[in-house]
Amino acid sequence: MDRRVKKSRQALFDAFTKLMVEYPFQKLSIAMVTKEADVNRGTFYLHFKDKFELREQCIDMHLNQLMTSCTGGSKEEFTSKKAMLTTFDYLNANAAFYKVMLTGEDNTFFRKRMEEILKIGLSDFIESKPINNPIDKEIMMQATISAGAGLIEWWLTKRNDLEPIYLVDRFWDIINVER
Amino acid sequence: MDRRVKKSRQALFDAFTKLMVEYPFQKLSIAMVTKEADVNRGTFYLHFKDKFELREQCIDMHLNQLMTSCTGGSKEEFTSKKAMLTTFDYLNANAAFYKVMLTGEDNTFFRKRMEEILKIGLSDFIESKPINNPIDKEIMMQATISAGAGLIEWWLTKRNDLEPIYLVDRFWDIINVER
DNA sequence: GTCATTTTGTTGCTTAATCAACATTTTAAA
DNA sequence: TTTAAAATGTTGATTAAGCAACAAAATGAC
Repeated sequence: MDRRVKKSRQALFDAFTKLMVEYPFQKLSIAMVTKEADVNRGTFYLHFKDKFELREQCIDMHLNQLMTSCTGGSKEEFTSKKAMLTTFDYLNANAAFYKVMLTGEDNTFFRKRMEEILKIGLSDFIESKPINNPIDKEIMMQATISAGAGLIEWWLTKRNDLEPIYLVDRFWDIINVER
Repeated sequence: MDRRVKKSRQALFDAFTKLMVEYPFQKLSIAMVTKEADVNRGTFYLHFKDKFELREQCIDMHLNQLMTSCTGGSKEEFTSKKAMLTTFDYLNANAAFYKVMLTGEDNTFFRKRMEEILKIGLSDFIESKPINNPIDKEIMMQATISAGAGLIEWWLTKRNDLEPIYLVDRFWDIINVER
């Protein structure tokens, strides 16, 4: 992909991300976004049909970043506290946007995709657990994912004063209880 | 000026500024700068003849910013601690680059231009002093400028651990002694 | 509801940036 | 010293972005 395309798209995503934290979606105009992004309004239409498509692709971009933070591009996943902290640090750095997405209208899709990504991060970890019964393992998987997702949402929306490392330590203890 | 030109130039200035802190000038290649700036190498030559011209114009850009921080674009100058703090905050934020420029080879031009800019910031302040004798006023002007420039250089090169506000308080006391 | 303003979507033309390639120069290694 | 590698400076073709303008649609004010 030509670097100009990458730059223009990234600038628009960054601008959208910033403005979504400050304004409700319906109050956002394309002119506002392009001005913030410092690109021509015509350029917007070279890449997106309308602001709904921008939103969709911006969410995809963020969730891909979340995915990358979970897998580190090297299939590392959540096999260590350090790996998990990468994800929590990423979420912390983008807390405002994720908070808006999790609390705004139509948050179901976003929440659901987040859980799917967390599942990818956690699946090998749970698989490595010494649980012989497949159904028990499935239950453990679902419980862990839901616990993680719920904890992240609570943290981002209610207690974002807590440091990522603190949260990772607590969550790690919870999922590593021997049973 | 077309925004593309502005963006490309700014990207190159920013890259040069960053790399100058990490490498000596003679070790800097144009390829390194353009890679850091994420612009095509050919683009570099649309704007600059060679890396010497980049350096010259980058220095100009920084000194213009220093000028702006001194005058705030509203002729405010150093008539209050707050105005002076703007400049010191700017210098603090760009300490690494200014340190390189003040300590490297050929630093005379840079130091001289810095003094000229500080003079602009300070001239009205000194003019407002109740000193009737023009020669005394001229001496006060030169002494104050030299004191300020020397203090800034010492701070940036030797004691950049000191907070800008601390330094401004001390300098303000020095230049406001009643005599 | 009407009217004014703002925003959107589009068009045509121009400009700046990108890319690959190449010859030349400079630098580094043997 | 010679050779290889890296960097520079340039070229031509292509692509993406910029800009101004305009018609249509949407929004806000009265």
